[in-house]
Amino acid sequence: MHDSSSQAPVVSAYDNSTTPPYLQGLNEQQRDAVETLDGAVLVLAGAGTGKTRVLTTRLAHLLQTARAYPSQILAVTFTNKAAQEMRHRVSAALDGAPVDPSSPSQGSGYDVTSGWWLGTFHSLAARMLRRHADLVGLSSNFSILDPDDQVRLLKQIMEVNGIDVKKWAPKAMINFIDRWKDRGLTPDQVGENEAGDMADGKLPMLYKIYQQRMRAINACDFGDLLLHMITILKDPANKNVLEDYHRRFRYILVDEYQDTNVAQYLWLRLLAQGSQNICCVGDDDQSIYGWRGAEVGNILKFEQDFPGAKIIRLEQNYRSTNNILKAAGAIIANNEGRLGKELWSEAGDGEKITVCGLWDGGAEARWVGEEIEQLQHKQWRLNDIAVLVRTGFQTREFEERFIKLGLPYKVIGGPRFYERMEIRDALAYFRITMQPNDDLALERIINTPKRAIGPATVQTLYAYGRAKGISLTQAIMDLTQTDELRPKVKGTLMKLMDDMNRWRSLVDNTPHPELAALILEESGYMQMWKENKTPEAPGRVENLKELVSGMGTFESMAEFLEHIALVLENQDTSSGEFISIMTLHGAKGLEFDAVFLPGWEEGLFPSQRTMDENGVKGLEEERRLAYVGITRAKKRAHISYVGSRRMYGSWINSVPSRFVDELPDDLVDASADNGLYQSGRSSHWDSSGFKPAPKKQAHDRNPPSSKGYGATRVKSDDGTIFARGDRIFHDKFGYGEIFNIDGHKLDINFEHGGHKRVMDSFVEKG
DNA sequence: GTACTCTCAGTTTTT
DNA sequence: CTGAGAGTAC
Repeated sequence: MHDSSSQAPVVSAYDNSTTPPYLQGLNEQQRDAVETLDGAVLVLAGAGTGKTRVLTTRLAHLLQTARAYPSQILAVTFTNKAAQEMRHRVSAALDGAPVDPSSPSQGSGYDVTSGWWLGTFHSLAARMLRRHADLVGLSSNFSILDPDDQVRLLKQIMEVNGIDVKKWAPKAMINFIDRWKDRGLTPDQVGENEAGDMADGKLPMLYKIYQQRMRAINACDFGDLLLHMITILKDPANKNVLEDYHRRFRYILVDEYQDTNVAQYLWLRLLAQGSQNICCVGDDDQSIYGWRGAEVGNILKFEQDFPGAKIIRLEQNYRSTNNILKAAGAIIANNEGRLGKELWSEAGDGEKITVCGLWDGGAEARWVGEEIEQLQHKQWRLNDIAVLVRTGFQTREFEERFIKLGLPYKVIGGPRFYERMEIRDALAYFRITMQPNDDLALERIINTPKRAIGPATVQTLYAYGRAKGISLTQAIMDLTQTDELRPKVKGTLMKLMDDMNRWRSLVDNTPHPELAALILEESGYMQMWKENKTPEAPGRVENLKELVSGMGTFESMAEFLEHIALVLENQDTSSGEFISIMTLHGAKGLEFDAVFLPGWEEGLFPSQRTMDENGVKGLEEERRLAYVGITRAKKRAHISYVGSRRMYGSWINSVPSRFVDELPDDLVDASADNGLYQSGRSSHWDSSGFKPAPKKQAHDRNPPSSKGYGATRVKSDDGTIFARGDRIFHDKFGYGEIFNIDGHKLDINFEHGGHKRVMDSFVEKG
């Protein structure tokens, strides 16, 4: 970790008489933000005001004026995509060439590869942690657990500690632990009663055990990458480490500052204490990751943390027409406690926002499809069109419709390549090869392909390992020396261990793609899929081959695994023209000529769950999400909602989102609305007599099944018979109507407050 | 230990 | 409606 940082480059005189090409075309505020190099700078920038440009130009400027070497600048983004775009833009700026993010490698003379501390919070923290892993009891080749591993590990721990995993879903529990990590809290900083009765009040204890176990298997989860680094940098015993980074990083740049959580904030603050040269760019109105621990407060505290900080506002929008900006502004104006910005544009008024109410999800997809076909006739490009949904499941109806119409589309941010079963299995083989203590990897593949090692054997091994505080691999090594295991099992395990040791011995002197292929062959894993007769098997074999061949672009197996865990995005193989379908969260930072915003219904958007769990705060975050959605549009925004939507296989009636109400009338074109918009606004809804999805339809599409699922009636324990359509009374939610029955669970439409699923024992006929 | 059947809970949003 | 997990039968 010693580089030339102590011999910093001499600051060269910057000639003000000629403006270098990369600074041309910036407005006054942008230029101020780029050229204020020393001290703390907070750039409050609304949507479409060119904040990424500011950040990258600033980076280029630092290099051009020889203030710092690339290795002396810490540039942090939230997504790999943003990091990559920043790389491209910096090299383009340095060339003085026009910035074209769509062409991946501008012939730049600048080597934009390693040596740069430019990346996501996680990848940068991981890179740091590898150098100091020993300070938190890990070795530098630690594995990075994916969310699925996390859950499996915690579940094991819960079961051992006698906690009912049915009552307390491990997934929800790990979520809680993640939030602690987001707040920078290690187990000893979490109070005994911090989580209420979660996991029978034992969640803090489980957190402690979870962390111990991770150390035993030499692994980290995502949250640990930052948490461990904070622990290290905060510890006075490691003063030299912190000082080294202070010397190293002369300038710190942070994108999307409004989305930093406490851990990220603490990490940044520790590092920035050195030079105090930190520039953060953010928009409080676009803070949409509160559920992931993001604290808008970080942006508000900036001036306190860095006294004398300069605040620069960017309000000129270069993306959208004024109608779009006004509509977004009208919605966001309903939030309290904003820093306050008013966006304006020179792009003229443009078209109005269209609002359209439709019968059900299918009709909505049909409508969007037709609109897109019309745009196509007007020579719009599909690449300039996006459908932005609130939740993942909404994508399906659009996919089906677009397939039918033959419209090319792509779901951005859907299931990732490396989340597929065969890829995860293969990675588990690689992981266990590189890191023998990676229990979760070993557990995943110990009986895949089938080796007659069942859960019973694995339990025995785990029990032994836990008792001794050692990993599975070590437990197997121990137990195969004794007679505790049945001879057949023992033999199998010894063979497996031998294989793995042989693979490990090859790591250093075999090209890693070759080694990977060898592991997949010798383990029998590849064979397993080749012999498999199911229709998806050939695809899986293909994926595995692709995985192996794709490894060549990485320097080593270790580097490959790191990228898989932290960097690799869905493979962007498809090119050409396509419509983008994605969630609103996934759309942040992007822009499209035309944006479709379906599903603006109470309960779905704003999400009922967010409102239940976080009240007004949650609602305001949803509203910011609406703001993000609308401001993605350059020319056209199409909002739609439906009267009836299918969820969990049954029909849910809905009313238009309150956000529809918040749109000013004069900005809205409701002519495509089929008359529903006027009657559809929620203030008119109840009296309008609009009846979404007749019950008959719900029955027809959901025929009673002989298995009792989706039945039309059920006999409750006290003898009451409930049937579909019955009016019921619930102590808490009041009166409602049964629209579906699933065993003893009733799906109810309540007169006040949407739909809920309740047990029949909690309601009475009314 | 495996293959089949049945029950049940779940859909936010992601590095 | 789906997918995971438990339970049952071999």
